[in-house]
Amino acid sequence: MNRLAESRTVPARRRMPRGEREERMLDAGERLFGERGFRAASMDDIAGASGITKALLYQYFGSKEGLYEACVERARARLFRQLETEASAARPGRARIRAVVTAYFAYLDRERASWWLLYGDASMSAVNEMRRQNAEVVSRLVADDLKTAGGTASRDQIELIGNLIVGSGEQVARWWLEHPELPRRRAIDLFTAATEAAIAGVLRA
Amino acid sequence: MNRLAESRTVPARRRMPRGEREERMLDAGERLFGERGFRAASMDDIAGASGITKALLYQYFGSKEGLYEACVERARARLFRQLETEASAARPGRARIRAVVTAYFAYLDRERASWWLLYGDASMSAVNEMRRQNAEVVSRLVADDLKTAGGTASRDQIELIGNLIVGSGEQVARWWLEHPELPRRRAIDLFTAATEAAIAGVLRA
Amino acid sequence: MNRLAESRTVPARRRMPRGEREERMLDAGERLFGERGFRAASMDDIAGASGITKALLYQYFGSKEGLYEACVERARARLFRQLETEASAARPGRARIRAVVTAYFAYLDRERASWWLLYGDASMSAVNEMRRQNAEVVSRLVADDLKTAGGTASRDQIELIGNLIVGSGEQVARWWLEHPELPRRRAIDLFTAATEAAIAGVLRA
Amino acid sequence: MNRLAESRTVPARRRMPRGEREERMLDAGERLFGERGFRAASMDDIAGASGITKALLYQYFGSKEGLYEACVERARARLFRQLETEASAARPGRARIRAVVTAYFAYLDRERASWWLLYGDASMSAVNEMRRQNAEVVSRLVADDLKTAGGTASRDQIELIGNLIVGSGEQVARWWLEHPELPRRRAIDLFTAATEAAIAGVLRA
DNA sequence: AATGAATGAGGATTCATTCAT
DNA sequence: TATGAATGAATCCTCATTCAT
Repeated sequence: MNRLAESRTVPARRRMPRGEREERMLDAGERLFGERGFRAASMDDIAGASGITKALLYQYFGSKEGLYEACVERARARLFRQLETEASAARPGRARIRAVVTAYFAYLDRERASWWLLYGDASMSAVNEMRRQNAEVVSRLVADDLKTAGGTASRDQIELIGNLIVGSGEQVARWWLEHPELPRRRAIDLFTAATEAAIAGVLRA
Repeated sequence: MNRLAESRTVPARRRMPRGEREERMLDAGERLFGERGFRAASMDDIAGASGITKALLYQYFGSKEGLYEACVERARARLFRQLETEASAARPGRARIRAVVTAYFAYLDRERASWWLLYGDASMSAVNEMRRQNAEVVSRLVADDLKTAGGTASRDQIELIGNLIVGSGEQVARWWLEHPELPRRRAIDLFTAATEAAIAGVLRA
Repeated sequence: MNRLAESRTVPARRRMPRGEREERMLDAGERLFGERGFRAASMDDIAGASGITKALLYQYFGSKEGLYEACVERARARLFRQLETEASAARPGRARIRAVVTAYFAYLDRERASWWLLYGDASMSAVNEMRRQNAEVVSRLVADDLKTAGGTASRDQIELIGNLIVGSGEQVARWWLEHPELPRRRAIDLFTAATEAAIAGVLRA
Repeated sequence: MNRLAESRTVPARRRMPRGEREERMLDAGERLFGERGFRAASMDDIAGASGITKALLYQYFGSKEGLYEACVERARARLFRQLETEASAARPGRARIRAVVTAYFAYLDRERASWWLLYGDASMSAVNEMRRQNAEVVSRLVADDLKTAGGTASRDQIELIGNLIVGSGEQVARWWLEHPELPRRRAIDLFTAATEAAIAGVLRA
């Protein structure tokens, strides 16, 4: 209604192609959910911020949770698209790990808000679901790499590695985002070393 | 609607030593927060479940968040008391890591509900605060161990290790709790190997 | 959520003679209003079920109430057309009463849904209006019959009889529809006897 | 008798014995539901009219429907208490029928608003439920009377009579309330005659 | 210390209805 | 004529929190 007239970039009334409107709503959702968390961000605010009415938000996303999930999914996809691009561009093994880690930290630096959207509200089942998906993607990357290198591993080993990397990445990110004094370069080096070693350690076990 | 649903362990009215009352409230809080998450558990429900009135809940804990934090803190302390006991009983190095990991998985097995309390509602700052504390404790353990072994490491290395272990432990727990087919023994072996290797990897970097 | 749930009898797009379109809308309205009642049936649902757009519904009927009234009127006319046909085919007096009652119960049996449409939402003024109309029609029938028989009666007597029959018919229908174990034949006998006696009773008073 | 907004007899804040508060809420509910119907009367309005907050309304009655049902039930009980009092005071047979009918019309005259509450919103299942209850009560009265007189009747006959009387009473009331020119006395005579005859008619069938 | 009555504020969701095309 | 995007305005309900007793 009132608070945070905010960006509302354009009066933008009436007739906007569906796709574009949707992007606007997701932008607003991502911003507000990221800034305030799920429960503190009201549909009213999000509607206001995207310059439309609440009713339209419901017409598009069905419910607050629906909108939240759509926001999370879009942000997650954005991140992983980048990670996978880097992964496939790099040579297997150490170089690839480093490339992915580098891309991850770059993302953290660039899109703090989105990252908080992703990991801010763990109470939402959407977030745990996302963690699982992320772990799967990472597991697949690791498995591919291993295959290329001619090695083998059990399903358990691969899955544990995927989850381990996702979990450590989450918490290390949380820590690093609050310790900007540590140069990104150094953080990448350390995390890469840890990840590489952990993978090797698990494969040996 | 929910008029005193729940189990209300005991009729329990009037004149109960302060400590015991408090425990009751925390028990109920831990159970309901763990089962439903912060926002879905209402003070009404918790009051009902502990057999006392809401007003008293407020007298003891000041606010819903206060109660939540007290619940988290008690559960966290319980976990870390165990971890530290195991840590100090074991010999430094590999054996100690294994001992702590073992204790952690035992806790997971034993107190699933409490674990969800701890990690269910990441939106609460209390949870991130707890993650930080956990990382500190783990960092300290690692540092002690390193000192005993005569090694050295930068503050960054140590802190990153702490956070990495805490984060991977969280997500691996999430994964393992949903894959009961993996024997605990095996999970411990893998996670220990990963942790040990990761530490070594970081220290080399 | 409910994206065009319902059966949507036909895809039916564009260019359909006005009359037919209108029938479709009324069919959908009658079904949904009958099933869910006025307030629970949304224009969205009705539009979806008739395979056309809400906007068109408004173009034809002006408002939700307008649509509702049109539905009620069509169903009411259908019922009374039948009753009047039977009435005029039968000989005056007892035989005619029996004929009308028989037709009424047959209708109940055949079109339960429509009956609920008619009497489901008494809060709508349309329903009370319909009750009044029905009472008038019945009063007229009674008056005609009386004239044929050479009797006389005051306006009050006639009107009271009309309303009495309509009211008892409504509630007896409600009761009978939930007691299918009572043979229709028997219900007709009893209701005919009651009606006949009541008329006579009033005329004597 | 009642209307003219805001009786709100007392600012009445804080601490009122439960029973009394409840009566006030029911008074307001009865008035507003009666005047505007179920859907048009908002909980906000009812709360305002009874000088309390919506939340308290919910604490007492659980939902809008809950409140409505409580209102209907109280009004219904009031009416039938009177009818039964009259019934048991009168001698069986014709005199008793007349006594009950007289009491009914007196009630109509006295409490128009309540009567509309009772029969205004037939879409509410509470109203059909009430109709059924009323029919049961009337059936019982008729059965008692018959027993006293030494007669017999089938269950179907008795139930049909009960429903018939209730239904005709409802619609005749609707009609009479809009035709104040008909003296109550005369209305009572006619309706009594009709009822008496209808009962006899059914019993003969 | 303990209670139960009472509140204020806000939030999600739904709907009838209307334009721009 | 027919559509689908868009709206504004209610409405129900929940909840944390506080007083009077």
